[in-house]
Amino acid sequence: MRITVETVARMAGVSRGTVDRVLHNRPNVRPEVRNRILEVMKELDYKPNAAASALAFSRKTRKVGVILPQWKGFFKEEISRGIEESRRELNTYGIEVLIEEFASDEPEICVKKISDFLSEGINGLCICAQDNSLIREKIAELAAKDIPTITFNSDIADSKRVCFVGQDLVRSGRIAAQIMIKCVPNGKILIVVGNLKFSAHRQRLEGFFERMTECGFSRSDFTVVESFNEYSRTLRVVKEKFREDESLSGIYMVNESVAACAEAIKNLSLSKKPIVVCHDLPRSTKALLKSGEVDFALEQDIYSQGRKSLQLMKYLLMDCEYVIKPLEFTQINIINSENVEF
Amino acid sequence: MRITVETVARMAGVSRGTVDRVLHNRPNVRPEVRNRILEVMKELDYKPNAAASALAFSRKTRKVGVILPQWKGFFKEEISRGIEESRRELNTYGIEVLIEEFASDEPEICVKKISDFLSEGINGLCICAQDNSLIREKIAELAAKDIPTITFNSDIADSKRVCFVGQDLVRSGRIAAQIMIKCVPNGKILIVVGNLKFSAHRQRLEGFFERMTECGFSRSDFTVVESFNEYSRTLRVVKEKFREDESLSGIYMVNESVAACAEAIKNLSLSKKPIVVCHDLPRSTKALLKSGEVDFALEQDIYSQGRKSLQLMKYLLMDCEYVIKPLEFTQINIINSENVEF
DNA sequence: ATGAAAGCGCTAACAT
DNA sequence: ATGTTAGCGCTTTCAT
Repeated sequence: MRITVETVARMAGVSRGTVDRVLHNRPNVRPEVRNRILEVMKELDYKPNAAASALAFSRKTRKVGVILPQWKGFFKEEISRGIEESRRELNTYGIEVLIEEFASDEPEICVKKISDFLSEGINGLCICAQDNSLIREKIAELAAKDIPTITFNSDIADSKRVCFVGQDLVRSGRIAAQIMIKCVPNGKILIVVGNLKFSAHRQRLEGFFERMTECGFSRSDFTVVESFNEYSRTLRVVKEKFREDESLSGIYMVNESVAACAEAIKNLSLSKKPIVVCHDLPRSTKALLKSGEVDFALEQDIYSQGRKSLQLMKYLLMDCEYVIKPLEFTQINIINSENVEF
Repeated sequence: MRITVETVARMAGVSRGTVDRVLHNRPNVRPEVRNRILEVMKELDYKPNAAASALAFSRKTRKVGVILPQWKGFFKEEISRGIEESRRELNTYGIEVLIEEFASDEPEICVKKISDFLSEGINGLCICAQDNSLIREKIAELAAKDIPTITFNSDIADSKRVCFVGQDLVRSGRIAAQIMIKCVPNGKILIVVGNLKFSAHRQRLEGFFERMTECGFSRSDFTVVESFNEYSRTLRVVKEKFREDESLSGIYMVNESVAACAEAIKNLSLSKKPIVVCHDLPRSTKALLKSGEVDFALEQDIYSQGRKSLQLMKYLLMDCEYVIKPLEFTQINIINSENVEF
C-alpha cells in the first residue's frame, strides 16, 4: 500500500486538509494536533508525491520575472537555453516565466523593467545584472513585498536577494593557478586582466595569487596587464610584454579577449608556445582549444546557472523544505582539446 | 488558456482517449485521424504535462530490476547514491525499483538473480556487470520478452541491450594524454596498467597512444607495466622502473592501485616529482590530489551513471518520444587539487 | 481550528 | 476504431 496524505490523515484521525497545513507549515492547526501528525509522518516515512503536488499546485497560476542583459552571441544562447529548459518545467507547475532584456549599462531601464514586472504581478524575480545601487534598492523593495529575488551569473552583493547562483570566482582563479603550476613550474607568467575595476576579474586574480603564493611563487614571477577587453589593445600589449621578456612561458587570461591574446601569440612566432589558461568557453575559445592555441579553459556552465536559478525559484514558491544557501556555486569544469563538446 | 489533451481533442473533433493513443503511438487509430491529430498538436504546440502524466501513469505499478556487483567502498556508495536518487523519482511514477548484488566473478549467480527478477515480473533491467556470454544470452532472453535492458558503467558488448550508460573510455585516454603533453612536453612517461586483459584498460591505453601519436610522441617515449591491481606488486614495479630510468617524468595510471603508485614515488624521494595523471576519484585519490601526490584525476561520475540508467529506463517504460542513443556517454571531468569536492 | 469536496491533466479500463 | 469515465495524490476553496 502506498502512503499518501490520506493514510497519514486516517492514522492521525484528522482530515487531509489538516495534514496539508502541517506539511507546509501553514497556520491554524492546534500544536498538539500538529505534533501528532508530524509523528505519524515520521513513523510512516511519508514523502509527498511530487507529481501530484505539481499538478494540484498548478491550479493557481503564478508568475516569475527574469531579467537578462541585452547581450548577443554565446553567453546569451547558453543562458537562454538554461532558462528555456526550466521554463518548460515551471509551466508544468503552473508557473509562467516572463523574460525581459536591458542594455547592461542602463540600470535605470533595468529598474523600470522590474517595476513593470511588479505591475504584472510577479511572485518572484531572477536577475542577471551588474552590481548597482539602484537595482539593489529595487530588490529591497521587492523583498519588503515578500517577493523573492535570485541573482545569477553576476551577484548584486549585500542586497536583499535570497541567493546568488554562479561561479565561485576566487576558486576558479585557484584552479587556474594549479594548472599553471603543473605546466609552467618555473617560468614567468603573463596575466592579462580585462579590467581591474570589475570585481569578478579581481576575485579571479585574488584566487590565482593565493594559490600561487601557497606554492612558493612570488609576485615577481608575474607580469600583469590590463586589456580593457579591447581587441587591438590586447593584441598590442601582449606582443609588447613578450618582446620585453622572452622568459614568459605562460599566459593567464582573466578577460574577454581570449581571441586577441591567441592572435598576438600566433603573430609573435615564438620558438616555444607559452601555456595558455583562460576562463569561459564561447565557441571561439572552443575552436582555439581544438587548434591548440589555448591549452585549458575553465568553464562557467552558464547554462546551469540559468536553469538552477529558476529551479530554486520554484522551490521558493512552493515552500518546499529545500534549504537554499546564500551562495549556490555551480561546477567549474576544466576543458582541454580532448573534452570540448561542440 | 492552457493547451491540454482536451483542447487538442476538441480541435480535432475526437475524444481524449484517441489523442492519448496518438501521443503514445498506440494502435487502433485510423491513419487519417492520427494525422489530423498530429497536425493539431503541432499547430497548438501541444506539450503533455509531465506531472499529470506521472500521476496517471502511476495508477498501474511496474517494476525495474537493478543488478550491481557486490563491491564495497566508494564505487558502491556512489552508484547507490545515483540509484537511490532516481528510485525516489521513479516511485513517483509508480515504478518500483528492486536491487540485487552479486559477486562479480560469479556470472551464474547474476543470471540466477535475473531469473528471479523475471518471476517477480520486472518490466525492465539495469545491470552493471562484467562482459560475459551467459549474461549476454540472458539479456537476449529478456529482449525476446520485450523487457528492455540497460547496461551501465561496464558494457556487455554486442548484447541485445537498449543502451550502455558510461564513460567513453578511449576518449578518457585521450584527455589524459593531452594533460600529459602539456605537463611533460619532452620527458619519458611510465604507464601503469592494471590488466591488459581488461578491455576498459586497453581502450584507455588506445586513446592515450592515439593522442600522443597525433602530437608527435612515439612508442619509445613510454614504458608500460602491468600491475594486476595488486598493491605490493605495483609498489615494486613502479620503484623498479624509476630506478632503471631516471628520465621518467610522468606516470599515467590506468589501474586501480593509484595509492600504491603514489606510495612508490614517495619512497623513491626523487629530486623532481613526476606528474601523475590517473582515472577515477575514490576518496583515497581525493586525498592524494590534496596532498599533491597525484596531479590530475579523470572522474567517471559513477553517480550520474546510476542515475541516468534508471532515468532512461523510465522513458522507455513510458514510451516517451525521447531518443536513446546506443551509447550514452557521461561527462568526463578533469580534477585537480583545487576543484576536488569532499 | 478543522473537514469536505472539487479539480489539476493525463491514462487505462471499459463500453460502444 | 473511438468515446466515456474513474481515478492518480495533492492543494485549495468553502463550510462548519
